[in-house]
Amino acid sequence: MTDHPEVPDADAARVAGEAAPSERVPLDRERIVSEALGFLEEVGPAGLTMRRLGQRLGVEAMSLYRYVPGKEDLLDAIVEHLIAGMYADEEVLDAPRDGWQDFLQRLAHGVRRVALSHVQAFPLVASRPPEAPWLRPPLRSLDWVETFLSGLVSEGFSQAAAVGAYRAFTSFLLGSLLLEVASHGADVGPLDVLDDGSDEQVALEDHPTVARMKDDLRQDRSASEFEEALESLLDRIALMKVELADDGPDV
Amino acid sequence: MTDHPEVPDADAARVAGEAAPSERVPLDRERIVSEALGFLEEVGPAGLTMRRLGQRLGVEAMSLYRYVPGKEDLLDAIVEHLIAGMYADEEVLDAPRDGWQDFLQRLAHGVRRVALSHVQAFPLVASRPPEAPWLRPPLRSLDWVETFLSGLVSEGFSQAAAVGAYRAFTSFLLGSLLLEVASHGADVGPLDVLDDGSDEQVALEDHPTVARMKDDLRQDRSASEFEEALESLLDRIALMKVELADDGPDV
DNA sequence: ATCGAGGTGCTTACAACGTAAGCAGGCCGT
DNA sequence: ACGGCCTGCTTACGTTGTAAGCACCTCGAT
Repeated sequence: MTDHPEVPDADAARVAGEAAPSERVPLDRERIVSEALGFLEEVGPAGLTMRRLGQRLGVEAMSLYRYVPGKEDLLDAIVEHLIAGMYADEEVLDAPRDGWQDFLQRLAHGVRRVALSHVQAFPLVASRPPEAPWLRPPLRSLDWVETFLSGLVSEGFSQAAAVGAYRAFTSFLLGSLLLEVASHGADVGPLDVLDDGSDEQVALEDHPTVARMKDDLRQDRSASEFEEALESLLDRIALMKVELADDGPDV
Repeated sequence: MTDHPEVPDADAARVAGEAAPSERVPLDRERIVSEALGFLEEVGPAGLTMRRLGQRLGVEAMSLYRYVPGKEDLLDAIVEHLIAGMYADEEVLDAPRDGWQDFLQRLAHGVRRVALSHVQAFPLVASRPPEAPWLRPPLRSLDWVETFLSGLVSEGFSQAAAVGAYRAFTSFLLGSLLLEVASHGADVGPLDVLDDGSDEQVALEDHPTVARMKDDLRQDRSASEFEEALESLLDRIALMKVELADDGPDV
């Protein structure tokens, strides 16, 4: 076994003075999860193994099992951590302030920021089975669903309209962001070298239209595409609000 | 080693008469891929291993490697198989016949049928890295992109409008269908017993709105939801067609 | 000071996985 | 009859997730 060059020698540290407690942090669950998220982002899903994660934390793999029941649960915890991290985003509101459109805009962009800053981890949000079947990724935590629904209700949405909006909103976000994140090279496997744009010579002889439009297809229009689709979605939700009203017309 | 109860005994078959050649099919790539797809559908993604797939085909795991370079490639092949299977769907057209709206409607429903009949495999369509970064799931084969784009162009779409429609269409399909498929219990892991609706007692005390709307949330509105969102998408695409026209107004 | 107790991390071990390498036996044209 | 392919099998290696038990460190109670 090669000697670990940076294993914290507690004795030496103690001798050198008790001023080195920063290395001594005793490995709690929160630290494991957030380190796992960072690691996942570096090495991709296939590169995240319990052994390597342990190594990264200066610890043997089995030690992690003291705080995490298993790898599956770790992945779930990562997803939860990711979505919960959105609470720290101060652009995102807890409740509508300047109308529900603004509320949803901020929420959508908050999720998008999370997705774009965790390109490797975000697909997990979609692929992990949710806590309950009616909790839809990416807004798959009870807290956010509560925020979403009560926010809309407070803006005059009927129950049916709020639920409809939740459904439309989630499927829009999931589709858009998965595709955007995928185009940014998500899932590029373990430690693969990604040969950016090199052997991109797919056979286009039998696909004249694709060949002709390839430049257009290759363009990155993610931002405006997201914006326009979101705008149109909000229009559709506004319609749902009116059509599914249970007490009266729009405000 | 336990005796395999149904391993084809060629000798016995030969003795019994040469009428048993149906068991003797010599394992080509196509058979492997389509059997893998069926197997995946039965046991879920974690249950699909090379060894078990071999067993299922009455063959040792390593024999598969004569026809498939590795497991990753197998998964890619499954995805390709899945999407290619849509060519057999006679509801789906090769080119518009009754207008582009009808064309896209049929295409969308074709993809939806594929997704719903392969609940376990469909998420792979999203998670496998596509052949080129501008090929977007679920329409991620060159053939289908060509069909899509040339179809729209033949209906008077400008290049920009066709590409925009492709983007909007794919992200709509991906989001909707992933969520629908997930709610049908996709990804339920290896051979897990899925305790349908039993311990669905998530803690709702702190989430009054969710609690109040739970019945609504639980309802399966997939079909009409899909329909309405698709309708609204087609409206949006119609707008794109006009706004991004390069030669003149709509027909 | 001593001592048990509990918590933290390490060691060892095992079954299952993907897959590299080479082997055995049937098929063929010669 | 025979030498080469083609197919599938056997064996083997390294890696994974994780069960079981051990060693040590830290404490409050005696």
